[in-house]
Amino acid sequence: MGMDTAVSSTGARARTRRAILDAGTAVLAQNPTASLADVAAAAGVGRTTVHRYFAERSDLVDAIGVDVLEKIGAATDRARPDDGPALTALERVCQEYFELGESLAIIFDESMAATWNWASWEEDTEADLALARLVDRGREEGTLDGRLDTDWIVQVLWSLLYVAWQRNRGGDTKHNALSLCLYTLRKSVGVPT
Amino acid sequence: MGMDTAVSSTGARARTRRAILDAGTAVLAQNPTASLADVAAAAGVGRTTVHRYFAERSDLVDAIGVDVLEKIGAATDRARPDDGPALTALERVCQEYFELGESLAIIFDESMAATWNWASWEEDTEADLALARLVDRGREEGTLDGRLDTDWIVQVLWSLLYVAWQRNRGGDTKHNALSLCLYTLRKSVGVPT
DNA sequence: CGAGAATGGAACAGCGATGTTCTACTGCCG
DNA sequence: CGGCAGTAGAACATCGCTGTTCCATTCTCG
Repeated sequence: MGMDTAVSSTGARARTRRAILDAGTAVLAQNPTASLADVAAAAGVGRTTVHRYFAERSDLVDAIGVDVLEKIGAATDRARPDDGPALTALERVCQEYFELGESLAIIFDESMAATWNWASWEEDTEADLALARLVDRGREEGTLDGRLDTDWIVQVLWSLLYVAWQRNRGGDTKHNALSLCLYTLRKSVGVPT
Repeated sequence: MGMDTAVSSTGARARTRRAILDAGTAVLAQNPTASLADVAAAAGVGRTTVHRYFAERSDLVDAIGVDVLEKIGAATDRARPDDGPALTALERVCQEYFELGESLAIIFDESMAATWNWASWEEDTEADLALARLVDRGREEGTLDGRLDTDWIVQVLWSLLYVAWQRNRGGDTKHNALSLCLYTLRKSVGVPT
């Protein structure tokens, strides 16, 4: 007993956990009030199995939150926010975030954030800090518009990502949506010519 | 019997209806899953009174949707989308929409839109058409960026409004938030210099 | 094959929201 | 005053989701 703190013996537990986590992300991204039965069905497991991995609904929601945060962290690292011109680095960040797909929609959902009690949310993530650092650098470098404050630029980045993702959902090409997103991002937060 | 199709005799009914509608907009904008008891409390009426005006929850939600759509229509008219340079007109639209306040948040909520069955949503509103017309005109005039298609520009407008409204909620001045919004809007959808 | 892990499904109790009904209370107008 | 519109509140039945327990089945690995 008590062996289930980390990875389990067979690895089957790990796979099931991932399936529930991914299904939960996808389902709750589209409808934050979806029932656990819906999540279970999407994950291809029984409803009791979900409760076996996440005792309460909030446990699942929290786990999804942690999972998404990890994905964002990894994506931020991949984008190497401290390399090269700030605007270029910001575009790399944008591209990496765009690839997160459904996980994006979770972040924008306020009714989800409302049920997030957990500590890791209030305080800034390492990724948040890295992003803020990047934008600050760009404003000092002169490659980002100094008339826009850091928070605003970050929020515009996220909102453009959201719109682009919506467009992708709407049937447009990922490439097309991302192109529009990057182009608009450059124009909006870049230095006015 | 059957006299309640339009405005009631005393006008007290109309006032109560408005109170519920406004409270519903405010409450559901912040938490789409709020109970009708919450709405009733916010409106300062009894829970049964809410049911007297809107038999089912969906009836209230639909009514709020219609109400918001009317507000958007009126705001669009006030902005005179067909007058003057397109970019300037678009800024006027942005200002008018910004004034809608909490009603804005309702529109962006997907879990709310998910429960919207009603016909008026799928088909474009007169305001939608006017806005599309305005953007089209701007792209032909050359005052809006022709590399961005009409839908994208409209969605960017809405998303900037959303970000600005969030900022306003976060304690910033309305004037400040709106300024950033308009400035960014000009840069993103205006012609590249 | 055989033991233990992992799962699915049925069944159940509890809870909160919904929607309905009925009874009083208040205010307004003739 | 007396009647009527509008309302609050209590009480109730119902429903869907939640979380739990139990048992049968399947899977997997030694």
